[in-house]
Amino acid sequence: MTLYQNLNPEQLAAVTLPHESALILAGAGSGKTRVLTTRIAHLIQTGQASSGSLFAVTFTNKAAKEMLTRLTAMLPINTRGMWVGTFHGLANRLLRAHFRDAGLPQTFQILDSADQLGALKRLLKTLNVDDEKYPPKQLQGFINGLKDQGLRADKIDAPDPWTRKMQQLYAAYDEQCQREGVVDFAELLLRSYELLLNNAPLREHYQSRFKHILVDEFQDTNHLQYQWLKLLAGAQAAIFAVGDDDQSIYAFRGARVGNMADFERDFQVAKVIRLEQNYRSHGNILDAANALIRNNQTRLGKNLWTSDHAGEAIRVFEAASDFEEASFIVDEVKALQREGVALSDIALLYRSNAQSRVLEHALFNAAIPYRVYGGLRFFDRQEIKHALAYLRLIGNPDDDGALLRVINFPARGIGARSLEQLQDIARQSGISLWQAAQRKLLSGKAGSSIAVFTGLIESLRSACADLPLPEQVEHMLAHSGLIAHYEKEKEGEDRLENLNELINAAAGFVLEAEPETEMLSLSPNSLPRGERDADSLREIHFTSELAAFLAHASLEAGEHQAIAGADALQLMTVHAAKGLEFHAVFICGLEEGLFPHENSNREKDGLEEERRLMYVAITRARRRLTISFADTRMLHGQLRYGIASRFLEELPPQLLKRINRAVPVFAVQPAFNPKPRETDSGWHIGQAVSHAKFGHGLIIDSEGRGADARVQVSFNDAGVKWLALEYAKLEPR
DNA sequence: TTCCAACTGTTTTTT
DNA sequence: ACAGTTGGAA
Repeated sequence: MTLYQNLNPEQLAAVTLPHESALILAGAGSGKTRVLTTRIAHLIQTGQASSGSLFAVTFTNKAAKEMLTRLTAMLPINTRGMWVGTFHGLANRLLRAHFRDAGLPQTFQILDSADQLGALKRLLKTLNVDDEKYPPKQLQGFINGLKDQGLRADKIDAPDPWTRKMQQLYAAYDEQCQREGVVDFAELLLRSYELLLNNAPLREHYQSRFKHILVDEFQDTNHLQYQWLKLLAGAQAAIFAVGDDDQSIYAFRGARVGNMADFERDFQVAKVIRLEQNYRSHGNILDAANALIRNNQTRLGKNLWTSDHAGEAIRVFEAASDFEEASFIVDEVKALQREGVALSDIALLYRSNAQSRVLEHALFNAAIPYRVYGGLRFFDRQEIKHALAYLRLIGNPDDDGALLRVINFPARGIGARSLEQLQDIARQSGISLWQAAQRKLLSGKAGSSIAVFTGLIESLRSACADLPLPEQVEHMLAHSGLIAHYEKEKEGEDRLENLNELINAAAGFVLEAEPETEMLSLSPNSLPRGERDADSLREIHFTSELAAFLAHASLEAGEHQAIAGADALQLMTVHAAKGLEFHAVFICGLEEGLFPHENSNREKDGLEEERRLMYVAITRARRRLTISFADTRMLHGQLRYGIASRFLEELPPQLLKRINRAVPVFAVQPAFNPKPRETDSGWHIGQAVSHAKFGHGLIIDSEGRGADARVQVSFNDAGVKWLALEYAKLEPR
């Protein structure tokens, strides 16, 4: 049968396992996703499962999407209504369907990390807590760490006064969120876990429904996610878990590899299936990866092999500086291009984002197109955050975080003083800022600017009630003053474009079919349909569509950046590269302190995680792997001397080839390239000029065009200055 | 309210 | 080095 064609014996065994819980230890490049999707197809095709009894969970939206795409290619099934998604996405779905039972408002909103941090800062302020003694970031880590373990504030041991205070703040934060109708990422999971735990009819309903639970990247699950899965799996359910302990690189955010061993025990896994044949890399690359990872003590044990030949040696380059490292990589990339390798099939991997700058600079000067992954995401942009805050207020005016973001943006004369008054009222009466504003209006003491703001939100709210989603967004943008504000701002064009893109995103967003509407009647305290009049039904529809769109914005923040464009070199951190593969891979910055990172030895088993990270990096390469390190590097504005990473020494020397450049080191150009370059204004970089007041100098940079054009001039005596070409009388010399 | 200078904290990151 | 934030002055 075509479904099973080209599967190796282990893959076939995994795909056709009987109905029992199973653990598949799938090495890098061993066809993990293929096994997972073929297993689903197998279950459906043999009649063991209907699409409604399947529950498949991944970590990233990308992986979930990939699974659905492959599945529809294999089987003619309707994936709508199937429970396939990320942990957070599925938890969100559960909570939306049972918001009453979960104790949430229907329009509850999701806080991303930045929103959460903002909420915590606000909390500390209202409680008058010293944020130097209790840093918001630390509090955030404290709370999320505990939630990831399934622990509420009242369930923790606080042996010392400091921890007791943190515990108090945790409780206060949860109260604040509840009051405002918002949940953070960890709360999505914890809340849905508690929902199932405390609501027996609901739990039993889902337990009897989901007979087949499939989990991708199982090594990345945290304690709570595992508990969640255990709760969801009823007596007749089988969990099909796929993972690779050697690729566990998220311990720092709570991932617990120990879940794999617990799973074997808790679910009486009869035998673990190992997928060890690699279909991706040449032999030398695999041998290097295997040799490296053997240095880790805590492993389940696994050795990748390939029937492919050894291939090229792994290239190792020692650079005098980070600049030289970058220029070496540029040369190598050009050579690969000449060999006919597409730029999109070449990856430049680094340990930390800060390293990309030097590389980008060199690539830019060499005119090599490149794309950096993991930069600022679409939904993280300031203007988008502002727009979303208005939308959130339309859905739920009690959302203090959203209100604070836009109450004076664009500026409408509500300063710190009036805000403080509002916050006082809110604190004293335990109400939201929105309610405080209304109370103040009633008492007749509010400034007119506050009336303008509440009036604006009210009018947006009523205007949007009758509009389809994209027009709600459009209306909000036009009437909130956001568009007008960015039209005035001189560099606001990009922002306006992004705001327009938000309308497109809304137009492209289709409300997911609610397969669980019938479940609403299960909850005893849900409102019977008869009690809702037509108006409130319509209202509920518009708010829930909006709420779903906003949830989508929080949960899939990264998806919008993936615009497939022209052929470009791929730059990303090693973390971001997991799951991807390339013809050629460069791993740079292989220095002690950088990779492994110096902070890693502070954490327990930190070094082993760094080694797994290096293992992930190596196994991304299909054919050519180049590793480089630099003797000196600029770090935090200081020159640092480095030595080669211990990981280099853990690679078998016979697999390595030290290479030297054809170009002598002294020929390497420094960062500044003095070659003349035309600016938009007709002046060019490197041009000698003179100025009536500052004397002679050289143009070293330029920006803007037309009336805004400016050039940066390095004067012999007067130093470096930016000059507006419209005013400064520059003379060519 | 707005602007600029001083200060700070810089591992990885998805949701 | 550098970006983001905060505090004080205008």
